[in-house]
Amino acid sequence: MKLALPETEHNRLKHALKSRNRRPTRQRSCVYGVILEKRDHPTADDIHLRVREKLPSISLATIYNCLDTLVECELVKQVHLDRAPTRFCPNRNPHAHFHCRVTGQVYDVNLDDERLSIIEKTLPDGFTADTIELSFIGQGPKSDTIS
Amino acid sequence: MKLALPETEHNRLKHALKSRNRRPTRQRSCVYGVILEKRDHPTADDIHLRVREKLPSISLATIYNCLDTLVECELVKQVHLDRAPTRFCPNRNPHAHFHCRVTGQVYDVNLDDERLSIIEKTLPDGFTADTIELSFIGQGPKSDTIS
DNA sequence: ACAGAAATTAGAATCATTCCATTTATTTCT
DNA sequence: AGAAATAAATGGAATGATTCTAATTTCTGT
Repeated sequence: MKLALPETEHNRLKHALKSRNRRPTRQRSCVYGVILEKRDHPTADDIHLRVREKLPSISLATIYNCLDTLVECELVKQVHLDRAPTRFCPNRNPHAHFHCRVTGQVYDVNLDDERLSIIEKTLPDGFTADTIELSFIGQGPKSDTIS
Repeated sequence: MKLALPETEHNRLKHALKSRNRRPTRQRSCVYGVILEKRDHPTADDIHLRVREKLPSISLATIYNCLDTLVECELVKQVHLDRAPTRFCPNRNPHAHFHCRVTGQVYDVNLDDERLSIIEKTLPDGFTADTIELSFIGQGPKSDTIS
């Protein structure tokens, strides 16, 4: 159980925060670390439990605050699936999500540039999107690896 | 302010309900009518207010029950945008949604078969989706008509 | 080290949605 | 048609994720 973030991610976080005049704190770093460590799309509550192992007194409100900041810094994305609690994802490439009805598991699905641009062209004139959310709901493979 | 549903929709509802052994009720018909009448992606609460004009004593719980039934019957779709209240949409063709940050308005965006199949092919082997949700967030046109 | 600003904290508040127990409406059976 | 059985509607309480608030602690620049 390491407390520190790997060098690259540590720098990424530091720079992202500085560029928005936000301060680096142990809590933010630790929340980011937990999200990077196990990429299973945890909820705020999951993250709270995991971060507590390192910072036992951290509050849930702080988890939410940190997550807001990380999202603002574009280091983390929110994933909204029906009415379930928001999940968080450190994958910064364009990607979609697949939600398995059977296991509840959420997978990242890579979106290549070509498909992305085809999807973007769906929009009629006059509409400009800065965010695209694509999710699939259905049945995943037995194994939980994604090719 | 009409109480009755147009003939076609009335039949659609009746058959959809019957095929799932659900009973036709005034409340269900009225909720469906309201959703068809003003296709502005209302929330359960919006729908409650509108239906009350016709059935003043209907409760919010019933609105939720009716909506569940209509969704189950595939007459209505739920639209989930970030953490905002669920919105409802009677468009039964494949389509995406555009959410304008400025006005808060939600638009339907038609999805042609070709694009749909390209999007479906994004999924790796072993994954089968029965539902696809695509939404765009950004800035809409000044006018609120969609070509 | 100090002042001022920003972040964290615990707990209360919010609000969409769901649950529950009761009443009412619809269907089925005779 | 009338009675029994079943499904739906109702109002209010409960839930649960998220946000807010006011007080305390931690950073950062000087």
